[in-house]
Amino acid sequence: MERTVAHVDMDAFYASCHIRETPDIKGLPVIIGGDPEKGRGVVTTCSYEAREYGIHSAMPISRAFQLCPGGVYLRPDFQLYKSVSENVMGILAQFADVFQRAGIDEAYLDVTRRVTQYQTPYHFAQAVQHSILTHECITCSVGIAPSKSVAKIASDFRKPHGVTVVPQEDVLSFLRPLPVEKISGVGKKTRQVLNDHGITTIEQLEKTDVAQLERILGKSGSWLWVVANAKDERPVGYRGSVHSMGKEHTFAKDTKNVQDIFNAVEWIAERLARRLHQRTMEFRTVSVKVRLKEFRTYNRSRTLPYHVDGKDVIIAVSRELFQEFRGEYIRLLGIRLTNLRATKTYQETLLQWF
DNA sequence: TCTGGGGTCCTAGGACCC
DNA sequence: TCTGGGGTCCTAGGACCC
Repeated sequence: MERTVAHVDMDAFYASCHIRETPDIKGLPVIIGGDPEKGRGVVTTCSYEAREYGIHSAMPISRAFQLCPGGVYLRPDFQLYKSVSENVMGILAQFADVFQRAGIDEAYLDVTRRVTQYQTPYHFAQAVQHSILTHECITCSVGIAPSKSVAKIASDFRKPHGVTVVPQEDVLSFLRPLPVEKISGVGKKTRQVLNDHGITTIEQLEKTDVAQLERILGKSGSWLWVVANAKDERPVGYRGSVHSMGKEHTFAKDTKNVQDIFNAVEWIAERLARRLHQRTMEFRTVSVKVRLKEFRTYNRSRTLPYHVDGKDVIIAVSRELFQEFRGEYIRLLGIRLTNLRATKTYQETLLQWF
């Protein structure tokens, strides 16, 4: 059964949210991230004007500042992004037969039936863009294709504010010339491994033996073959519940001060316990993350015999796990809770009895 | 250049059980 | 003394995405 899937991706979402709130910075290079004066941060997002200076996400903020000292540097405001995102998702959901949020600023829409109400898929995409722009003052790019993976590549094809429609009969010719890293899931390392085997384009991926790809990249190798051969049939749908929650903190200056470290542990544990409580969840595993002076990173974890919640357990277990790193200069410290499950309420427990 | 913070998923080895 | 095969759980690390 042939499907029509749309992938909708907001353009420079965080930057667009700020520009919408403060219209006089429109047209300027806007950079969201850490404080450039204090260093130790990276660029989270930047406007397209900032990209012309060579600035991009994940670049150290200090480097961005060198490239564009006159830019507008702003701290992230997640409350703002969350509220704009909720509005945007609400609008998008109305355009879909089946809707799947895929992050704060993107979504997949199965529009197989819905799209037939429009003259062409292109008109449908324009209607989506128009609705988001008029209601939320944010531009987005849309990709339309027979599968999620191709729709995602397509939405990125003409950014910003672009529409790319890839009909079934054009999928292979659309994919073939593209470099492998256009596939979501292929980052620096995977690209290098593929390149080392002489594979640089999706066409080469398509024509390589699956077993060969599986040998060099494991499960993800065979997945890449599936994408390259246009055989991705994953349905658009809801994702499962949360599997982990964590919080980490990078110190302004590396520290080995026990008090500083314990304060940070307590602060993080408090916030995690609160989030856990808000979602009425409990955990069984505590993992601690430590990054030392030279960026060497370690994880230590402990699984408890049963599910628990509350900040005191988080603190007690974390402190023990951190013991190993006593006396080291610590750059970053984090705690993550996994093995989560919804807390059984008293009511439910009672019901089980009857 | 000097590297944030929120996540997901996969791999591999070891312990343990049958 | 030399010793299988399968399954599950836990731990640590790493790649990747937004």
